[in-house]
Amino acid sequence: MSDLLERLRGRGWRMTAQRRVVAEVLDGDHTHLTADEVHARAVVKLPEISRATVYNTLGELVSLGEIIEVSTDRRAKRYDPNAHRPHQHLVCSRCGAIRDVHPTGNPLATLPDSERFGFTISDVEVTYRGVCPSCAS
Amino acid sequence: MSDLLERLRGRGWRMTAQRRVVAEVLDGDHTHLTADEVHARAVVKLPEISRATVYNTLGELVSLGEIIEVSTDRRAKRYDPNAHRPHQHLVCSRCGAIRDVHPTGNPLATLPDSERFGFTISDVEVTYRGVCPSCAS
DNA sequence: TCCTACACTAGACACTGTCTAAGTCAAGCA
DNA sequence: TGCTTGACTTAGACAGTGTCTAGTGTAGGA
Ligand SMILES: [Mn+2]
Ligand SMILES: [Mn+2]
Ligand SMILES: [Zn+2]
Ligand SMILES: [Zn+2]
Repeated sequence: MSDLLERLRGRGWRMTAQRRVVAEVLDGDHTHLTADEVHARAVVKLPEISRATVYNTLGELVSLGEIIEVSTDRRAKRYDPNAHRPHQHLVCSRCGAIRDVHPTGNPLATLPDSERFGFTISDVEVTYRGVCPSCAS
Repeated sequence: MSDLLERLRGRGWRMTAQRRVVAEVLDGDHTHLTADEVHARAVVKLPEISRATVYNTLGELVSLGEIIEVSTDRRAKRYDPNAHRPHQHLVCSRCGAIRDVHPTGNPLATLPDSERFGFTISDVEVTYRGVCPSCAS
C-alpha cells in the first residue's frame, strides 16, 4: 500500500494524514467496506477525519483505478481494494456476505451480436445471489 | 392487464382506484419506470394518489411476482412489467437507456462449483454496460 | 345500509451521498 | 527555516430515494 501512496504522490497528490489513513484502512484485509465503514475505521486512527473527506478520497481512488466500486445491494456502495484482478461477486441474500468469484469464460461473450442493438459494450457486472453455508444451517 | 387485476382480486386484494391506476401505468409500453415516474403518470389519471401508495403497490406487485425490480444504477429502482420471461439488461453509460437482453446459455452455469463456496445459488443478475448507437454518433 | 378491516394520505423520518463556505496546511520557494 | 498559496479538510446543510406512522377513508361482506 506504500506503493499506492507513492503512485498517488507521483500523480501530484498532497499527502495528508487523512489520505494516508484511508489508504491504511483499505490496505487491511477488510474488503467491500462501505464509505461509512471506512470512515468508522479511519476515525479510530484520526478522530477528526470527516465523512466528506472519506467520500472524496474514495471517489478519487476509484477515478485512479486503485479501488473499485461495488453495488451488490441498493444500500451503500462498497469499496474494493482488489482492483488488480477482474472478478464478480457472490452475495448471501440472508446475511449480505460478499465473496469474490471468477466465472468461467468472458462474461462479455455471453451476449450475442443480435442482442447488442448497436451498443458498444465495455463492461459487464454479474451478481450471483444465494444462501451462504452458515445461513443455510 | 385485466388478467392482472383478476389475479389480484383472486388473491384477496381490494380493488381500489389507486391500484387500478398503477396497473394501467405498468400496462403501457413504458417499461423500467422508477416509482416516481409511475407516480407522475398515475397522478394524471388520479390526481390525489399518494407517493406512499405507489411505493406500496409496486412492492406488493413485486412480492406477487407480477413485476420485477431492476437496479441498473445507484439511483432509483426501476419496475419492469416484463416478469414472464427471464432476461438481463443492457444499459447506456451516457444516457441511461435500458434494453432487455437475452444472453446465451444459463448465466448460473458460468460459475463453477469450485467458486461457489458452499452457497446455494438461486439467482444471477447481469448488467451489460456500453454506449448506445445514438450516444455514439 | 352498516360495519370493519384493509387501504390511502400527508408528512415526518432515515439513509446515502453531494455540496458549500470557511478554515487549515502541505509543499515549493526565498 | 519561514512565507505563500492553492489544494485540502471540515461541519453541516442539502438532495434523492425510500420507509413509516397516525389519522382518515372506503371496498366489500353481513
Ligand atoms: Mn470484490
Ligand atoms: Mn427488463
Ligand atoms: Zn449468509
Ligand atoms: Zn445512450
